[in-house]
Amino acid sequence: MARDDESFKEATLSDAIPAGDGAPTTHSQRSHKAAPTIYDIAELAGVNPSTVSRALSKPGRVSVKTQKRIEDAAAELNYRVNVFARALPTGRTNTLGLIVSDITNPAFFDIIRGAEEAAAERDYTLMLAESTESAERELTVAQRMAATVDGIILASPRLGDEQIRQLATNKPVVVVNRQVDSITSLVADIDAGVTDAVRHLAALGHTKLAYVGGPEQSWMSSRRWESIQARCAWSSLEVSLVAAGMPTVDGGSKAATAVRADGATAVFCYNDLMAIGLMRELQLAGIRVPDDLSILGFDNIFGSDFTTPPLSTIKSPLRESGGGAVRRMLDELDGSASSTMSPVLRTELVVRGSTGRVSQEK
Amino acid sequence: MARDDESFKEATLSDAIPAGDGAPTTHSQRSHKAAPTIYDIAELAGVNPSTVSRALSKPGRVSVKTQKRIEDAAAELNYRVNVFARALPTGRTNTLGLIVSDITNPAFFDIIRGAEEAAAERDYTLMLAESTESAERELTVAQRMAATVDGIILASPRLGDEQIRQLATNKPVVVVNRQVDSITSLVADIDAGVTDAVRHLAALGHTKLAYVGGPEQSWMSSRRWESIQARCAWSSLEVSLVAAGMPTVDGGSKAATAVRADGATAVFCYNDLMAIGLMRELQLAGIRVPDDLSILGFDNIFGSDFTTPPLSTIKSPLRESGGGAVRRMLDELDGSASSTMSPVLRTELVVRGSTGRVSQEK
DNA sequence: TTGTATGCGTTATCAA
DNA sequence: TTGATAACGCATACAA
Repeated sequence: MARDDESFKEATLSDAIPAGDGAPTTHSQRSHKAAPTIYDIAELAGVNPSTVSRALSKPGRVSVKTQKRIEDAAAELNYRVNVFARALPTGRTNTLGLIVSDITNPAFFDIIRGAEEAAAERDYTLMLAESTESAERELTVAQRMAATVDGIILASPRLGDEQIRQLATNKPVVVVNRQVDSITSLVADIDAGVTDAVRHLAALGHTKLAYVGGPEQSWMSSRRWESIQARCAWSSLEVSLVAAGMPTVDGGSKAATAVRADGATAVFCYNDLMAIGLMRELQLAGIRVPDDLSILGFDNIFGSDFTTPPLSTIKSPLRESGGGAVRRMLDELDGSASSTMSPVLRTELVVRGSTGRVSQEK
Repeated sequence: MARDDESFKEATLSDAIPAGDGAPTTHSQRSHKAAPTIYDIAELAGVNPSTVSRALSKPGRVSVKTQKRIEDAAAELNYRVNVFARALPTGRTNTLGLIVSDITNPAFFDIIRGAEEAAAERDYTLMLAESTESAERELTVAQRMAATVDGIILASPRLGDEQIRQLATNKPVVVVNRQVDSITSLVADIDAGVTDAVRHLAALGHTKLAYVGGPEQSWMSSRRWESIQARCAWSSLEVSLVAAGMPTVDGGSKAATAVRADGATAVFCYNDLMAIGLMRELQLAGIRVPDDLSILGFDNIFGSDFTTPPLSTIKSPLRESGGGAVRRMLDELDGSASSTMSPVLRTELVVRGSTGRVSQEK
C-alpha cells in the first residue's frame, strides 16, 4: 500500500532544532534573539559580507579556502538566509505554487504528492492552495500566490484560457490536465485508455453506451467525451452524453435517473468520484452492478477499489503529472529548458468488478 | 451535501486581472513591467513616500484629504504592496502555516477548510503542508515554514512535546487535536461522545469490547483509549486494546486478525479510516457487520456513510477546530487575545449501520 | 579572488 | 500632520 510511510522513530530530532538566538555575538543590541546575518558570518570568518553572500548563494565564485571558512562560520552560528531579504533584490523565493480545484478530491492526492516530491528534490518549497471549484476563487488565490512564488502550477484549472494566459504574463504558469495554447501544458494521452476500455466493453457484448460528464466548462470532461465518441464510432457502438454535473460523489448520484432513463448497458463517468456516486445511487434503487449495468470511472483514485464491486477505471498518471509539472517549471526557471524529457503520460485500463458481460434479460 | 459549491459562471473575471505593467510612469527605465511602488504613488499624489506608507499600512495617521488622494493614486496605478519589502522591516507576512500529517486523510479536510475560512475572514493567507506521518519531515517542514509565516498551526502533530515547545520559541504555535503544556491547544471533549457510544453498545447487549489504536505515539489515540476505558469501567464492561497501527484504511485491515482472536463483540477504532479498513477485511473473511461484530469509528469523516453498512462513529468538530485554531492564533498575533471565545468543541455519537444488537449464537 | 558601494520597497525614528 | 532619513538583510556591478 502506497500509504504506508516511514517509521515513527523519535530519534534525536530534538537537537536538530536551531538555537533560535544566535551565538552571543556582540554586534546586536537586542540581546533577545536576533537571527544571525551574513554580517555576523563575515565578522566571524574575517571577510567581507559580500564574499559571504557569494559563497552562500552561488558557490564556486570564491576560493576553496575562504569558502570553507565561511561555511564553518555559518554552521557555527546556525545561519539561515532571510528569504525576504533575498527575495527583495532577486525577486525569487524558491517557492512554487500549486492550485487544485478541490483538496478533498483524491485525484489530486497523487498530483500533490508527485509535485511535492519533485519540488523537494530540487530544494523548492511547494505552496498548496485550493479554489473549491470556483473560477473566481481560483483567480483570487492565483493572484495572491503570484506575489510570493516563482511559478504557478494549475491542476485542472477552472479559469478560462485567456485568464490563464493573462496570469502567465506575470509569472510562469504550467497547466496540468488541460491544454492551453502558448502555455506549458501536461495532459496524459487519453485515447490509449479509452481505446482499451471500449474494446473491453465491446468484448463483453455492450452495444449501447453512455457518458456522464463533469462540469460543462471542464476541458478534461470534453476531451474524454470526444475520445469516447471517437472510439465508439470506430467500433460502431452507440454512445450518448446523458448527464453532466459536479465532479463529486454527489454529482454522480444525481446522474442516476438520467442514466436509468437512457437504457445504456454500460456507462463511462467523468471520474471515479462520480462513478462511485452513480453506482451507489443505482444500487440503492436495486440495480445490480455489473449484472444490470456496467460502470467505468476515470483516474483510478485511491479508494476506487474499496467499493462493492470494486470499480473498473481508466487510470491516469497523476503522480507523474504532478512531478512532471514542477520539473518543467523548474527547468524553465533555471533556463535549463527541456533538460528533463517530458515524461510519457499514458492512461491505462484497469479492469475490476464494475464492468461485466451485458445482461441477457434486457 | 457539503461538497456542492458555488456556480461556475465565468462572469467578467478577465478584466479583474491587474494590468501587470503599471501605467506608463516615466520614472522607470525598464519599460517592460516594473510594479508600481509607493514612490510612484507619492509622485502622483504629490506627497512624500513615507506618507504613502502610513496611509496604506495604518490608516488614520494621515489627514482624510491626503488619505483619499493617496488611495486614488494607488488605485489608478493598480498598486499592490511588495510583501517582501514589507516583511523585511516588520517580519510579518500575513501568512499562517498549517501542517497536517496526511493530506489524504479526510479527517483533515474539514480542519483545512475551517482554517482556510477563518484565515480568509481576517485577510490572512494559509500555507498548507503535510508531514506524511513522519516526525522528521514534520520538523523539516515546520522549520521551513517558520521562516515565512507569522504562526504555525499543527494538526495532530507527530512531533514530541518538547520539540513543539522548541518550535514555539521561534514562532507562535497552536496545536489541534493534542494537548501540549504551555502551548495553545485545541482538543474536543472526547468523553461526551464516548459516553454515549458506550451506553449505546451496552444497550445493544455488548459486554466485551475492544479498541484498535492508532500510532503508538499518537496523543489522541491514547486519549481516546483512556476515555473508553474510563467509561467502560463505569458501565462495568470489559474492554481491551487489541491492536495498534497506522491511522489508515490499510492499518485497519491489518488489525483484523487480532480483532477476531480477541472475541469482543464490538470494537472501537482509533478513527474512521481504520474502521473502514477493519470492516472490509472482516467482511472479506465472511464476518457480518453488525450481526457478528459491531464496529465504531471516530471523527465522522466525509465518506464514512458510503460503506456497507454505513459506519457508526463518534463525530469530531473538525471544522470548528481548524477555524478555532487560526482565530486563536490571530488573536494572539493581534494582541487582542481571547477576543474570540474558545468555541465549545464537543464530540457526538452518530449511530448508523455498523453497530447492532449482539448476536445470540456466539 | 575579494572588497566597496548601492539598490531592492517598506517601515520606523526623528524632526519639522 | 507631514517630510527626511536610516534601517531591514541580501545581491551585485564595479573597482581593486
